[in-house]
Amino acid sequence: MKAFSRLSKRQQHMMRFMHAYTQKRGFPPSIREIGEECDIGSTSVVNYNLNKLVDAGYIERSGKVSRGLRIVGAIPGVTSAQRVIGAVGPHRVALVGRIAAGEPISLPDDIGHHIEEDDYITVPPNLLGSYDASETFALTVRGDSMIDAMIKDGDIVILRRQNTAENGEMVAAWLTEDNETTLKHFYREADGVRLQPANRDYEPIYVHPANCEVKGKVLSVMRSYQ
Amino acid sequence: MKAFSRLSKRQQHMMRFMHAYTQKRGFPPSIREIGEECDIGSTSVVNYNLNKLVDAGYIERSGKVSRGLRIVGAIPGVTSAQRVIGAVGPHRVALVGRIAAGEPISLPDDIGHHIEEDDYITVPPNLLGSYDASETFALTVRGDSMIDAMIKDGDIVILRRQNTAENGEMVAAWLTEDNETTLKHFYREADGVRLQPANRDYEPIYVHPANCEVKGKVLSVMRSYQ
DNA sequence: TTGACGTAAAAACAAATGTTCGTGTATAAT
DNA sequence: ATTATACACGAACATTTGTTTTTACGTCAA
Repeated sequence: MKAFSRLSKRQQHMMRFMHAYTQKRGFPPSIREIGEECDIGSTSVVNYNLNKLVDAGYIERSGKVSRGLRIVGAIPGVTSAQRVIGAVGPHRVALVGRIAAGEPISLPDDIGHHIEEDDYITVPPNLLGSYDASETFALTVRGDSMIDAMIKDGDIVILRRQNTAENGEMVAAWLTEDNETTLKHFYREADGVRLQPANRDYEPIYVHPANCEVKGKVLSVMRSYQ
Repeated sequence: MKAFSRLSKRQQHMMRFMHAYTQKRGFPPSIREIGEECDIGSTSVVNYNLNKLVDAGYIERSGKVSRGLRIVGAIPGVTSAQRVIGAVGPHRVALVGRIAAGEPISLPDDIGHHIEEDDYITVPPNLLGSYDASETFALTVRGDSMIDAMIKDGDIVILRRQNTAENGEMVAAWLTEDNETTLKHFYREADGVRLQPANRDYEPIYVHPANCEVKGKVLSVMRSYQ
């Protein structure tokens, strides 16, 4: 992919116009519309530069069909480029609640039902891994009980719903006996379950399997300093 | 908005096809393409039903232009209910390079320039605060000097481009003399600038203001455990 | 029946639109 | 100077494509 700034001024103009037009009208502009906007007198010049943009990897064209182009490259300073229609939008994940010491999270009931629109948070795909947004949920961390896991008050953790975990995975675990939910690395051992803090300065917690209920696997964390 | 089930079978077919086509190709189908797919022999019939769909509030048409239609109504069982066009897409932020939080390594000083397509990352709006995506950039953290600031190796930090900073803010600072960039807490002191790592294992760096160029302020952090 | 109405079909038309070809103009490399 | 390359222009051409017109077939009600 050629850098956007390496494109000619005219080609940059075309890119911005094509994006804005598609955004506004719902379908791409025609060659002549592009030429009119970008002060290009000849359709062949527009066609020439469109092919240049194809070579540069910024658009794709469908030959011989009107308005047969789609934007696949990013335009700096402009929202999402690739395929405006049907674009992979921001994934919405259910923000089911807050996780805090002494307040176990009740996941199965809440998810997919009594969720309000505001209870969704936008999550970039790279934070969801290979999972679909529908099988994940988000929690807002309250308190510093998770500070040993590099997660602090106010952080949002993205998890995948699951009741089991592989050794070494970071999970949200509900300690039924202590009535407390925590984020730890999960290890199933001969004598029970070991919950290992990420920070080696902290000691692991050993619990009986019956006292440890896995709620989900941690996929990612988001934190805003504002 | 007329109920989707109240539309004729043919109109429902048209709606599904128009959506799928637009999704796949990046632009709407022509009247004849719709007719071919929906087994309609005459373009006038397609045109007739398209106008019906306009009346029903499911699509909008732009007269006299090829492929001049856009879907505005929801199709049951299919994605994208809300007005696809004009939807707020994921914000794309330039991922300009890697930054050493421990031993600073050189960072290509091409922030805002020479950005490649692959060097963009999708960032949810809430991590950008009140700033626009165009005035921010992202860095991948290398090293553990910020581990006490809850930032660890591999994290992606989102920064706002700015040349000054308030005391205590976390900034990306360019040490001009060493041609290196580092991620530290910023403190302006009587005898110069102190760049304070959060990790107690690391010593603060004292530099002359002329040798310290602030590149940006840290807005947020993303971390994926996968 | 008769008429109104919604739907469907085919053909013809006019405009929009992508493509191609020949030519011109810089700039840089050889 | 010559060649190569990138970029630009205008005109003609061939389809694509939206629109319109005319005709026809149902259903339903008066």
